[in-house]
Amino acid sequence: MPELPEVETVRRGLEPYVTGAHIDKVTLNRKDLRFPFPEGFKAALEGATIESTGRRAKYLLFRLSTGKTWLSHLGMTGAYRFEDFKFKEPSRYYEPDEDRKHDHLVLELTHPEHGSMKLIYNDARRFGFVDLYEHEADSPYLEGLGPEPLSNAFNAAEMAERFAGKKAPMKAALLDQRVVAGLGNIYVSEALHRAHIRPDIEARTLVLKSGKPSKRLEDLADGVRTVLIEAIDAGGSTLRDFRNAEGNSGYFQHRFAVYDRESEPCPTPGCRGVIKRIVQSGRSTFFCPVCQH
DNA sequence: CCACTAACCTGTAGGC
DNA sequence: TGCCTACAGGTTAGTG
Repeated sequence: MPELPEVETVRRGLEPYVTGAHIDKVTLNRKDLRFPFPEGFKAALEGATIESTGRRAKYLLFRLSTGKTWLSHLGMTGAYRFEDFKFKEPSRYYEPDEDRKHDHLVLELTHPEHGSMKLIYNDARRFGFVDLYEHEADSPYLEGLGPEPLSNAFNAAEMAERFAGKKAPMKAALLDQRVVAGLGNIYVSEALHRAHIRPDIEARTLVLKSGKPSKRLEDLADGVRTVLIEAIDAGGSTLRDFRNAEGNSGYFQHRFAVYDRESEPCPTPGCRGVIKRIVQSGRSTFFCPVCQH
């Protein structure tokens, strides 16, 4: 499910209901997700209040009144949902899932305005995980991440530095979280199509000799930014069963230009190409062999 | 340091 | 209906 736009959609869905909520009780339905729950996780959360939410790359962050930070990664299939929660507007009332066997973490919350509710983490494949820190800066997962693609720290010149000398294909370079933080398999294909760049050329070929960015790298930075912004505006993409915490699905998948569109005509105006699927480092890449070069 | 593969785990879609 | 295979949004450990 979750690349940067989906994680941001989840954060925005949780934010109004968990900010200011007191954590009354935490239940762990197993001892591990991808990794064991950290030592003292339950005890650290119980009795604390969630003061704010955040996101870095694909990591969700919950800052607690105790000063500690709870980090959550959704892996491939992780999802949060609310239960026992009465929305003020009845149309947004969420019917709980019937399949609870992958409910791994349950937080019982009391919110000053919204009352009591449960926040439940469900994750079929258990590639997700949580962690806990005295200070956010202690997180090994956040260390070494590249710039947030929607911040000023991300631009073509900055990418040029990180692409310099890289023989890896563009696809792999953009998936590398140390280069840009938050892109995944879908949005890499989409961003490269927007910039008309083939996914299988070496990353270093877009850097000029002086180390300065080329026009094509400027286009790529634009492609990354615009696709992420549009996807967030659409509430993320829904493949399989992704829902945000309010039970709504995203709509961006209807706007994929190339992802999962093998054999369909290329949507670039005037282009007569047909979308092709190739496999790079074990994962599908979709692109147009005519307008991407 | 770089580049690539296998592995983690479960569910689902498609072929027969 | 059932059985089998391929594949799925991510990251890490291991190899060369």
